[in-house]
Amino acid sequence: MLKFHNTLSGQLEEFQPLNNKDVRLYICGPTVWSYAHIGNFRTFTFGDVLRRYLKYKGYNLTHVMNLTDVDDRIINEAKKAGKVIDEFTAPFVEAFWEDSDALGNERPEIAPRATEHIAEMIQIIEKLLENGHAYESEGSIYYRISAFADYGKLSKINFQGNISGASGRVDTDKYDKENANDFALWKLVNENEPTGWDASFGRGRPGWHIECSAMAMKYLGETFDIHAGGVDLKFPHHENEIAQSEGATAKLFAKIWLHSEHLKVEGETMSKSLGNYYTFRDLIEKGYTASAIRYLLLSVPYHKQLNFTFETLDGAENTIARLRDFRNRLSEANPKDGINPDLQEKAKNYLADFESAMDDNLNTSQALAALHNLVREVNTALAHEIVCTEDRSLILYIIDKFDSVLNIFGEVKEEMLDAEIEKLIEERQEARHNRDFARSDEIRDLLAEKGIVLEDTKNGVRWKRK
RNA sequence: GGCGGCGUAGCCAAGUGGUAAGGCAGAGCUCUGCAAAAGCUUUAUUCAUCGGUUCAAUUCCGAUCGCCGCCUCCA
Repeated sequence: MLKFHNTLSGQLEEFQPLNNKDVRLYICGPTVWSYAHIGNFRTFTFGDVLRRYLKYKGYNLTHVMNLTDVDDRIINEAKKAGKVIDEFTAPFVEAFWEDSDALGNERPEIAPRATEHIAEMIQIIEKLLENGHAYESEGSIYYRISAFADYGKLSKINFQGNISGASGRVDTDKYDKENANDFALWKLVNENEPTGWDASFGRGRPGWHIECSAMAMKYLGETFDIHAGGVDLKFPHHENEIAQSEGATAKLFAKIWLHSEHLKVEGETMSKSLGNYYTFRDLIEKGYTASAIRYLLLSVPYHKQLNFTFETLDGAENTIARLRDFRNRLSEANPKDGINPDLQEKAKNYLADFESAMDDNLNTSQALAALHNLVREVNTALAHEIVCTEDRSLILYIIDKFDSVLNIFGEVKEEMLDAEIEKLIEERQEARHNRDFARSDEIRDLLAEKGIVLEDTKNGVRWKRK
């Protein structure tokens, strides 16, 4: 039974979709002003595992992830670069999908862009103006939080107690707002500024939060099942989305809110000034593989902070290699016909362990432990030659089940060796047969230089690429 | 100032009121011509510190120390 920790209720809740087997999911996507970093990808990879596990559980999924392609930063950076915003964001949009694909994240069903949904945003703002949840001030439109009694229900922030203490960082009088906590729905833009849209309430550009309300409700309806994102979005972004959406519709916006915790690097906050800020591309350039990065991102449950260290990433590379090697060896094994009921039962139990771990608010740490336990069990069985054909089929099937969610094994590739290398391997077998170990080792070293690693087993020689 | 989280072996970490998952690294052994791979064994009498509750606490409560996050840029 699948359970989620719902930020809205603060409780672990049994998951029950609004419409029997259909699940509608919204995840806040990237702001495409730069290359996404590994912290961003922790959240998106969590989102991917969430979507994959929902499918695993048999739900029909509609997953929406927006791309924020207009905000102050994008406008400023585009201006500096002498480009219109679409030109400026295009390469980052492309890079985002490249990186996301490389990390093994499935693409959402719908990936709407903010700039293509301005009309929907304007409609919501009009509604909010009509029903008194919004007001105009100096040409901009603000949300009136005093008109929304539930404001703060997600983040549970007590606005009485804390604003004064944090006042140094809270900009209260930059705009003429009724209340310091009121936020912009629509920002006035002068005629001479390139990035702006006309609305019944004046030319401007959208505030940050309205895009998610508009796109989520357009594609998922006024009320939908799950809304997820990084913890830092809980306040103000998600709180404001709720205020806008529920203020406009008077209906529950999202039933369940999930927040992924931040990633730290070597125990510290990732920041450019500390020099520990890494994009996905940075790590690939350093020679790390996408699967190891994904493994590391999944090694800690999403709702706990993850300490990203290079020592652990090196370890993840070894782990991934061992897992893949395991699957290959199992596939290549030459088992006896038949069935080993004991092994079958154990394998099924590990699958059950995996599922109950994932059911428990997506505990990927425990899910991975179930996978490793299965691998150890089967390795032992393989060594004792008690794996039969039917067991192998079952185990490979279970591995596929695990991997339909984790996606760390990668494609099964039928690799070919070129004739020259085949010949060398044959020659080495010949030399070994003749106990010419000097020649045999020489060939092994030669192949190692070419990136081919040999393993002599009872059933002959196997090779793999390093 | 308000609020939340965390501190478990060399490293990354799960977890629970009844006596510590898993991964990586290390060590020994088995297998091997030697390797590699794999397997087996081994690595926390102990879960930041100090008190309290309890038959029993790493798990609950309190205090202390340290770290991280949010309080309108932020995955």
